[in-house]
Amino acid sequence: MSFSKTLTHWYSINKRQLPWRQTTNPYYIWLSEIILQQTQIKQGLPYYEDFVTTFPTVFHLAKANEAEVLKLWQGLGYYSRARNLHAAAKYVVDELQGVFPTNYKDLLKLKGVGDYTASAIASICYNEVAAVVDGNVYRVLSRYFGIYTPINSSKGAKEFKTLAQELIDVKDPATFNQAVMEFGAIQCKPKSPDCTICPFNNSCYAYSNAVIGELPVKIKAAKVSKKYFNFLVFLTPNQTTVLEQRQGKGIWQNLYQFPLIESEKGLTHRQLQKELETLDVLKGKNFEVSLYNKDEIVHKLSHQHLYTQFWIIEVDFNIEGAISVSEVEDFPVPILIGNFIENFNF
DNA sequence: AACCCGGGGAG
DNA sequence: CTCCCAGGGTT
Repeated sequence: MSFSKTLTHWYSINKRQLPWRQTTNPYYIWLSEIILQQTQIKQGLPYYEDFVTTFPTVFHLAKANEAEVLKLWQGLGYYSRARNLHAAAKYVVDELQGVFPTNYKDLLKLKGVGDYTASAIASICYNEVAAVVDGNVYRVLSRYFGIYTPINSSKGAKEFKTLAQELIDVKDPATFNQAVMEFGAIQCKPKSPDCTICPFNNSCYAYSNAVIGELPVKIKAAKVSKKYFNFLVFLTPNQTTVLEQRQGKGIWQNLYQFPLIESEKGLTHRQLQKELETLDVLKGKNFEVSLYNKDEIVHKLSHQHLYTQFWIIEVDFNIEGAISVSEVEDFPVPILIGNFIENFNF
């Protein structure tokens, strides 16, 4: 039996029922694929439901404000996905009369759609023979064929893409693509897969040679850096506080936050007091500072750990541009801020 | 080719 | 703790 036949047979028996498997409408497939980038199904599923309900068509999505889209995305991470999603929706509506591109090459022109996503949509919606290569595919192929090329190298990317393109069932690329990924997610799991029930256990290189744990090979990432964040939660007499929109290129672009003082190390009450005295809003004014969280809240990202303190600053004057505390929860914020807002009783 | 971008869950 | 996730954009 061929690799493809064994795989798709396994898939026909073991696949999960998921909402985006009930359709080939490119809008829904695209939505699901963007949401599922670097995101597990369990985490992404509720967001998919929310987006489909709130924006039932690409026209609804295109018509929304970016902040609304970011708000719905809040907590999923990699917020450039949400910004690109919105931009691509506007592009499809404004330039393509609301009709999605119908092939790999044109799908690539959408913001946020790269090789993987274009291949997924082209194969699932239009039966184009375009092999997908994601984390699951890397794992399945590296183990089955015994490939030690690092998957996060350009050489590895090419090698696995070529191999997947050779293996794909040209008669049913949609099923093949989804089958490899589902197989990687359910059977050929990253850790301690049950190879005794695997349909490939008589031909898999890694199983035969007892090297499941060594594959796939990945180049180690650099060590995580530490950052120290001090958020300033102002409280004014008229029940307002200050939120700023993050500008520029970095993390959490276009999301909102409390005014931030970044420091080399965790600040003491005294050190923060000194910093505050240099701020224009507080110069020569009365204010009272208290630390909300005694222990630093550590927010862990892939490459940095954010040691965070929230400082409550009560002032006896009103601040221009401040917003009512009752509206705070309407703004899209990083989950680090969102958790604080939820716990803090304004 | 290297680096940046979140957050959650499994083991 | 460490590792992984149905990746893409920018430089």
